[in-house]
Amino acid sequence: MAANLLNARDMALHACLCAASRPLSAYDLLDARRAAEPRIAPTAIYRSLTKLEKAGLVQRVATLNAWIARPPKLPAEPSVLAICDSCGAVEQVAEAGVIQAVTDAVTRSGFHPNRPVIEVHGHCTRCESETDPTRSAPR
Amino acid sequence: MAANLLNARDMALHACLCAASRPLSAYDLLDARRAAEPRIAPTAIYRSLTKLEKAGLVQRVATLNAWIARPPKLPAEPSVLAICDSCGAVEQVAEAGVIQAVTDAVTRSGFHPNRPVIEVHGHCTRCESETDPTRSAPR
DNA sequence: TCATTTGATGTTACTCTATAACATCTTCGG
DNA sequence: CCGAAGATGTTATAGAGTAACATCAAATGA
Repeated sequence: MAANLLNARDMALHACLCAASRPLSAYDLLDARRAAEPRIAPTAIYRSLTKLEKAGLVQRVATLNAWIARPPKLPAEPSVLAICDSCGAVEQVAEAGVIQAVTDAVTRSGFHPNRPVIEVHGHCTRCESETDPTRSAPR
Repeated sequence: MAANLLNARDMALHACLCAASRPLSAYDLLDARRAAEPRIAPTAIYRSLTKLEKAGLVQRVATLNAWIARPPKLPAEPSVLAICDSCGAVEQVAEAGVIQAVTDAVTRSGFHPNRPVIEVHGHCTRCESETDPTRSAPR
């Protein structure tokens, strides 16, 4: 049945995200792919991203409406994202203990957790040392 | 200078959010206010929400693109949100220790945290016991 | 072989979220 | 009164995501 295997386009989008130093929006990816596929539409991008997400190769950044590639080292599990509001870089922090602490906390109040989203905005080491107050923090 | 005091419209939006059992989008609020202010525009809603957010009276739910009122008891600090993907209800869990654990984790990797966003999707006690698998989890 | 089914992909159009840009009004200090 | 500065109104548009339906391609079975 051909199954849900990744095709050339999926891999191309993943490569774009891997090459980027910052999260890319679905429309950034759309623009990037137009060179090779002039008629590609948003729907196709989102379908690829959904596939890649299920495969654990990409992760959505909820607070940026954007997408990042996941380091192949990390397991296909949620990770804590540290998002620099100056340079836009996102670091994926593998802190299983912290994620466990979060799900434990909501479980304690009777909730049944399923999908934790943990994103911390701030400044990365380099930007913090530069202390550039001209940029403002996005949503 | 009139300052950044809350006006009648701000309070009306806050009241809408307090009365709602689920997060409301900016456009839900727009529709709700149109009865009283037929010509109100999205810009005005977002300006009010920004003011209310600064005042600690409302909080944005990043994974839902929606807004909730903050319980007056909680300090004007970030809270952990437990979001039920069945009924849509959002519980604000006051777990300062967990938030501290998250910021500590990213600090350990050299990051300078500023604004943590912690949202856990899953099912509330009631919906979990009903176990309704017909609904699917939104983004 | 050919029809049928089924899932993937293409295509169009749209909804929803959010903000830019500029006009107008208001308030206050002089 | 006059002008500056902030708040608010208004218009238009950008950006994110999806619904609905057409089309295609591979597998299956008569």
